[in-house]
Amino acid sequence: MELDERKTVILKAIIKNYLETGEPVGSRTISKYTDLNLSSATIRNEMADLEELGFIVQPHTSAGRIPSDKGYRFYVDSMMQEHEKEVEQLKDVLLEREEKLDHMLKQAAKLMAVNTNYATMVTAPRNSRNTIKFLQLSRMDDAHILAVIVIEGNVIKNTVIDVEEALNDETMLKLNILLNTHLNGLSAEEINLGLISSLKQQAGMYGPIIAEVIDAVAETIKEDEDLEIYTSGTNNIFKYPELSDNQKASDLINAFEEKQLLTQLIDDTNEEGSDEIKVYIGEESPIQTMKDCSIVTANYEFGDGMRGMIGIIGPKRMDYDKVVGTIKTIKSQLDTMYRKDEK
Amino acid sequence: MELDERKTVILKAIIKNYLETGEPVGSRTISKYTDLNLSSATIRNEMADLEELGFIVQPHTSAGRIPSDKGYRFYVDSMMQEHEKEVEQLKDVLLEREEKLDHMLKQAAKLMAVNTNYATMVTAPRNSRNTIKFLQLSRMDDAHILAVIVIEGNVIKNTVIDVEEALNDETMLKLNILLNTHLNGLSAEEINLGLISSLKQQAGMYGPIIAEVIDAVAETIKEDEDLEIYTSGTNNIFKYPELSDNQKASDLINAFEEKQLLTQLIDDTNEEGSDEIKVYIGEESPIQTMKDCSIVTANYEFGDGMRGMIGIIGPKRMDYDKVVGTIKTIKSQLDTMYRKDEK
DNA sequence: ATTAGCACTCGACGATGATGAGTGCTAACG
DNA sequence: CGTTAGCACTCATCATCGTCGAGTGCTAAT
Repeated sequence: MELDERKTVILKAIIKNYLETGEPVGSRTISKYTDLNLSSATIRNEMADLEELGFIVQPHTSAGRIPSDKGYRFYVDSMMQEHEKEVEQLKDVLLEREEKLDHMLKQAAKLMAVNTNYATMVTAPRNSRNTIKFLQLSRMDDAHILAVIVIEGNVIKNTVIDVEEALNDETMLKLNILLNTHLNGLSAEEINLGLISSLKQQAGMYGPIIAEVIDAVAETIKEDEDLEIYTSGTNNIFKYPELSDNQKASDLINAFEEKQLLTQLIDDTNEEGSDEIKVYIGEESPIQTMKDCSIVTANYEFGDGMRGMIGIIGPKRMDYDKVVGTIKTIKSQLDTMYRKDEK
Repeated sequence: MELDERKTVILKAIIKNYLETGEPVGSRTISKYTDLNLSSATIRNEMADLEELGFIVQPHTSAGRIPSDKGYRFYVDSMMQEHEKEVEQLKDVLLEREEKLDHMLKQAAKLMAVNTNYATMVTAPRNSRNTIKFLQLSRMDDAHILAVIVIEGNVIKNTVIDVEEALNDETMLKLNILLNTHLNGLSAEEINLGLISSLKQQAGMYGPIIAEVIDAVAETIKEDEDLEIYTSGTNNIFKYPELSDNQKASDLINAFEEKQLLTQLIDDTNEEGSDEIKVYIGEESPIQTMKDCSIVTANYEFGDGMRGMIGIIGPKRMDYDKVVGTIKTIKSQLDTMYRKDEK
């Protein structure tokens, strides 16, 4: 059996209607809803076919039909090519505030949540090029030294180092030169044991300080391992009855709190490295607890090789059209942010 | 009518039983539950008295009784003096990891959540003494200067400042000296417009840089306004049926996500500045959406005049005993943390 | 190929009644 | 006089049952 023109129209009508109501949709509804001028009986025949083809299912005999995962997939695929919708009003909101990165990302998450009424997430960009850009020790007071480490992409890290006795200016200068000449421009892999012990040796009695600095460097570089994830609109899931029974809601809320669980999503999104928007429907989701949801994700590129992810999570009957539009807008905002920031 | 000895025993028995089961408790249960050897009929008479006194209420005729807010309050008050319970096993867990502050606080929140099965929150310490301890400008590359600001309590802030053209070492040194001699040890209030314009004047053509630094200083000092709040165990609320109907759950989850809402709690806790543990029962809560909950909070002091708050939020029938114990332990851990950190 | 018609299915809903936990009151008891 | 047994009464809960209606599949007519 083929999926001919008419079946396609009917299938889309079924899905669209279901997205709006959340109720199984019957043949009579479609008969009136479309301008095909077909009686409910004809629709019923077609629906039987569509069910056989696996695009729709009946929750129970003598209920209407609801889309299967395959049905949603079909809908999304055909929608994605159809139009390049725009959600203009979002454009400027993000740019208004020239705040620090984390504020901005938090804002982005909230913006998406408000706009779509689904749960959203934004990860901080993680830097793929982890080279040291700048290193500096300063004397804070007699007992403490402040170490500032800047790595590519302007991720900055501070560490306070305790010292036994005050260091004079000359020593500080010496240490600074030592560190910068040897470590500048290096990546995590390039800082090996040989280099470290060589540095310590050259620092003489100040070896322990060097060691602490290098520890801090290591920590800074690996910081993206427990990377920041901002979420928003978590409680939107209560708006969709199919997700808000206690067990499911609890699992979902938990997934959003234990942000580690969301990292699976990130890996999956990053993996293919593509610039496309991804849609996971139901069982396609890499996160087991979200098999009743659909997830839409995209990567953004923050310049300097730093990439992050944005995502929206909602019920399977989400408004794919709007969600994809929103994601696209936010993505392009974040993509261009870096350049604009540099002015 | 008086609250005599026997009534007290019965009241406590009712509350204790209700805390365990979550069900209204009847006279027969109490008759067997206590070792008073009274028949259910007698208990009924006493219960009628207790209801008249306002300690317990009937959800509907011919259901058992449940504690009123006043009843909980009585129970908590009498319990608080009774014993100084200890939760030893928590002691060391926190100290194991010598991580950065935010990790530690996150950990503390999680620890409390796991230990009590309620929702928990921990705020980062906010510094009451906001004086500048250390200031430094460094040249990162030709187009960027890195400003590092340290304020009392070792809160550190970095800002990258764009410059039109490279500054030479001598200029950098001059600016550093200028900033440090004039700003060191000052608080936000003391940095007034006169001082700022005087500084700008002295900096000559580098006035704009000074301006940016001062902006960053301001931002650092006021940073405690949108202060970090760590939460954990949010989804524990699903474990308590009385909180997990959709409307209430949604409101609560929302309160935990929009962390601003929790700040009311902080203000309230800080206000009296006392070192006590506070218990808010039902309507006593400063947060309207939590009027079906109880909240237990305490302040901790992180040295250098920095104080933060920890809190546990659960159903009114929470295990006050355990919660207060847990809070006490975590509080004392955090209180002593600073000193131990200094070694 | 389409449609009208019809018998059939099945969940949702409301009414109904039984069950049982729990109460308040009264009268008897030690 | 405090305590208790007993009893009538209340009320939430739960299962049962019939009704209703949306929706289906099939068949026969167009």
